[in-house]
Amino acid sequence: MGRIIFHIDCNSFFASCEEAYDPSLKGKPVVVAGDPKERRGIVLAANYLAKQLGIYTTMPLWEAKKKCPSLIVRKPNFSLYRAISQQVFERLQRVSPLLERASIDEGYLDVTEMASVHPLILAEHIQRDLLETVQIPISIGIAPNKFLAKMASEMKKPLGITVLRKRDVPNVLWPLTVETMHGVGEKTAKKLNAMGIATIGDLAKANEIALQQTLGIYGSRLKEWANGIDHRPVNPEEGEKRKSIGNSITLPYDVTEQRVLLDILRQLAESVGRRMKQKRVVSATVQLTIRYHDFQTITRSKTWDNPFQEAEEIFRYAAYLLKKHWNGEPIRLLGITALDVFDRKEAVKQLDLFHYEEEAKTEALWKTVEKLRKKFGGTAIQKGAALVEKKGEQQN
DNA sequence: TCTGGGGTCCTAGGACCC
DNA sequence: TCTGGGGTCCTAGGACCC
Repeated sequence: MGRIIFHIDCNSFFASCEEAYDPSLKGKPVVVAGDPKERRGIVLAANYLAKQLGIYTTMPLWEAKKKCPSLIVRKPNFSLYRAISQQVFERLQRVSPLLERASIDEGYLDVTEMASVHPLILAEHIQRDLLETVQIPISIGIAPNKFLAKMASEMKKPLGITVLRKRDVPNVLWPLTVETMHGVGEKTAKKLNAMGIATIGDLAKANEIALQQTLGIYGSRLKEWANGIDHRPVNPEEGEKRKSIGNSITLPYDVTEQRVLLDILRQLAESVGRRMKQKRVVSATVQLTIRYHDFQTITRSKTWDNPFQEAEEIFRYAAYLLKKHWNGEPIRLLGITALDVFDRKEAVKQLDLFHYEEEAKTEALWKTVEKLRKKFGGTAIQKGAALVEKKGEQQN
């Protein structure tokens, strides 16, 4: 039996949050953007009135203001967005626990088992509920899999509900250009165009070997999606587990003084450490990101033997990477990321296991020595005993 | 007056081990 | 005296998404 998947997309989420928090903004063009003086002046989110004036995400703020001098600009307030996001997902969870969080403002809901309610009625109910209780407008895509649900939710905004069946794919999806397809960005679109693939329909019928040669395994996946096929399950745990935790900052000016850079690193390390503690995770790998004045960006990482969580350790490791890899040129952005984070409890278990294994090795070594003695006696035993003792010292 | 900050997934080469 | 093939880990970078 086919599945019924909802993709839920909060419309212009950051801007909607600002409107929910300050209703006097309603009916006016609003954007959320960083401070141009600090070189963070790009549009992070625009409400629909601003979008109608041609303003879009990532547009430099000065350009947006040129298009609309009366534009209302709010600085980003991430703790507000996180709090509202939390409320949104709590309400969705009441509908069904088969909810996977895909980002701060979108998620997938598997409602296959809720056969007693018509999907459209259910979608309308969810949409109304979120608008009334948290003042957040959403669009919903309804489809037999994640990819199609995602494409569907994009089709009507704001406050849209769109059903996309498998049999609609040739009529609805195939005429669209590959640029509009989820998973195809600028680079991939260029490569596809160069192969003579302009629309999603072209992609659906394209030669798979040729696709694989240009895009690797991703080529096959895109072709499947273009044909409306996607077997990925809605997995609630997938959305909850963090794989990395990082912080980065574009500096107000390009920096060359090592002392200043180390100050920044310390602050970043404190923030990363704080968030790791909140999530009760540890990590053994630190990654340093350096963006130079000319926008060239490098990442350098190193894995240490023992998992860490303390800001002081994170700072030390990041500083080590900076001193080792910085070429001395002016730096525009610095970032620290803890990679491959895992549960603190697991770390304890792993340590135990480590000792256990070491003991087992020592044990095995003794047994070998015993055998050797039975076989040869004398010197072999002394050598073996020395080995075991050395091992013991290493452990202590 | 160019170009944020948070992520995920995939690839590819080299080291190392069996 | 010659030297396979597979698996895993580490590191760096690219592409994509919101």
